Amino acid sequence: MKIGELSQRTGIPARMLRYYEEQGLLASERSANGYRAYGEADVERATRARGLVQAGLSTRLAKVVLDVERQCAMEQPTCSRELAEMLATELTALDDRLACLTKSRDAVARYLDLTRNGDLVGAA
Amino acid sequence: MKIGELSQRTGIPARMLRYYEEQGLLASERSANGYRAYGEADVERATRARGLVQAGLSTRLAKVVLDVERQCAMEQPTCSRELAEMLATELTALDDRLACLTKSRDAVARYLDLTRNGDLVGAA
DNA sequence: CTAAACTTTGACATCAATGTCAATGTCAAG
DNA sequence: CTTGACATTGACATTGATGTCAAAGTTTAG
Repeated sequence: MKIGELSQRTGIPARMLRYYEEQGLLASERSANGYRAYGEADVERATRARGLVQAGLSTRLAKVVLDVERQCAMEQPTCSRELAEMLATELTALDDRLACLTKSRDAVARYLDLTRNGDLVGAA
Repeated sequence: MKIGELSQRTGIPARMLRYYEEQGLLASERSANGYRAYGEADVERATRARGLVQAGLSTRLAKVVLDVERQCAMEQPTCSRELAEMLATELTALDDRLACLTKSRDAVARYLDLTRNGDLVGAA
């Protein structure tokens, strides 16, 4: 599919898809005319890239994480001591983020629950 | 305590503490000399503000969330339909973030596990 | 009292993510 | 073939979070 379709299907502006590609978060084939060509899997991949960035990771770090995910699913991971240390550090940062977000999430959920907007049902 | 101490204890630059205050995420008393005066509870509050911002929330949204948390712990929540709808929307956004981060977190953890850096133990 | 360390405000700089626009090329429909 | 929708690249603008610096007052150690 071309970039416009991927954009629509993911809700990510085409501008950002190009940017993520520039930053190495997302790859694309090129058709003969020079247009970017994406596959189905890229919908997921783009969405995850977006998600990580929106979760506060820099594109630089998001790239590392996505690469780790890919490699982890594929082969026996190999990595330098430095990378491992960096990942260990980031892992605790991720855990902090998760703890923080979870707490807020629960608070918001409880709030909405207490505030009893039973009439608000369809609002997701 | 004064801003310097709060800064040291939270690891948040004083600059940011002032900024968070300006954005309404953090309050402070003022001593007679005009210096900001914080209490013990502000260590936690500042840390949470920081956490939310680092988790990708805008200061604007972080403020709302922190206020919700505070109110939720205190009183019977009251809120406008609009706020409730906004919160419901943000709740699903938070859930998305959590899902995304969790997935990455697990992948990184698995990677580190597989990569077997047993010698890396103290690295948190 | 003086010097060093801290605080305040305010201005200005930076960086990353994102928006917007322009000039140009491609493609599909009429 | 022409028009309109879409793509490409590249430049420029904006915004939010953050760093940095300066001028001035405060506090504390000596």
